[in-house]
Amino acid sequence: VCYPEGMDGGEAIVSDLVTVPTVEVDLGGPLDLEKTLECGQAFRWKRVAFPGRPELTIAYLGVVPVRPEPDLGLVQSDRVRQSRQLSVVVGQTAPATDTVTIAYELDSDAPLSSLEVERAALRYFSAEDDVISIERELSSKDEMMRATVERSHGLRILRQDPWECLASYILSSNNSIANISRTVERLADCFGEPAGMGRNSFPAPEKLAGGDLVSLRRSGCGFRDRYLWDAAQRVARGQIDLCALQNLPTDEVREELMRLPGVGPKVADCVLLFAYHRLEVFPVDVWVARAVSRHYSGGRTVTPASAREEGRRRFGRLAGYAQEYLFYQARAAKSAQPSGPLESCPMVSRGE
DNA sequence: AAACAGGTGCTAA
DNA sequence: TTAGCACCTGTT
Repeated sequence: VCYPEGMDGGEAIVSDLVTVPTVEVDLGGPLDLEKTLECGQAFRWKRVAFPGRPELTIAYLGVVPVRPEPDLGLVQSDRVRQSRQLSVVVGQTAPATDTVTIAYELDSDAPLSSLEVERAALRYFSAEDDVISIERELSSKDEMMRATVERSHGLRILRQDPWECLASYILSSNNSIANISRTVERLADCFGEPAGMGRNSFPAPEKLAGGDLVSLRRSGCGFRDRYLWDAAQRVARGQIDLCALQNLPTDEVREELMRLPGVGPKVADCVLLFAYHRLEVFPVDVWVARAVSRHYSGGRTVTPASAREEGRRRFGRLAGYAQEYLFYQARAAKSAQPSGPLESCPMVSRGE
């Protein structure tokens, strides 16, 4: 039985982990689950605790895409393109190990082999990225980056589902990570399909397109409701083919994405980085803009456009990793401020 | 309770 | 091209 981290005696999420299958996956390089899943690139991971399970000392519950076996010959048009979504618990014994343990629930309707789950994990966690080399190369750029990389050891850029990533980042504009997570979760509860372990898949574009603006607004989309609805509509109608974008050059993918409502330079670059794995892009939000201003522009405030140029110029094909390290460090520094969240320190209010 | 955080779309310089 | 503003939800 597992509990949400920090909630004593909270409601059990996974009632009986003993009976679910597990597979150990070797990524061939370090993965720090906490940094990777809580840095803000993905929105659906929840920390969970399994007392007495050393292989799950650090564990997260989330929903990952599982692609169908390529060699099964299923040519049913849409089936092939659409990946399934599966709830999993991913755990490790200590930060930044090379291997993780994946626990998943068997679905009798559509059983999965442990090999398929392993392949999904290798893909989702970008096992092909040689993070040791990436960290070494970026460390050599300058002293500030060296220290930043050191703090970010084991942070990996994920390979997320393009539609979920696009939709999530449309919601991210002028919004906080906590809000985005809440909204994504409500959308899944409202429009998604059961994915095991009590959680739902991120809703297919057809599902969101078939919904109404009022339910999107109620889910917490805010003024972005019409952006999301419109984007879902265009994806569902095939006016933009997110699978086909996989094979286009980065600039063209960016151009296509930015035709969608609610998708500007930042959101397009995030989708390029976190779904299409274009490691040469450098998404610029306020945090990264501040970091570039402070460290690479002599303290002078830079525009997002020039910060983006500077990032790509300095870090080239690894700009995406450099950006994540800078972002992770900036936010870690922020939450360490005295005004940051101090949950163990109850607020004392006057006049009660 | 009012101030603030956070990208994009739109309009006006 | 770019500066300035509105947009919604939640936290401090």
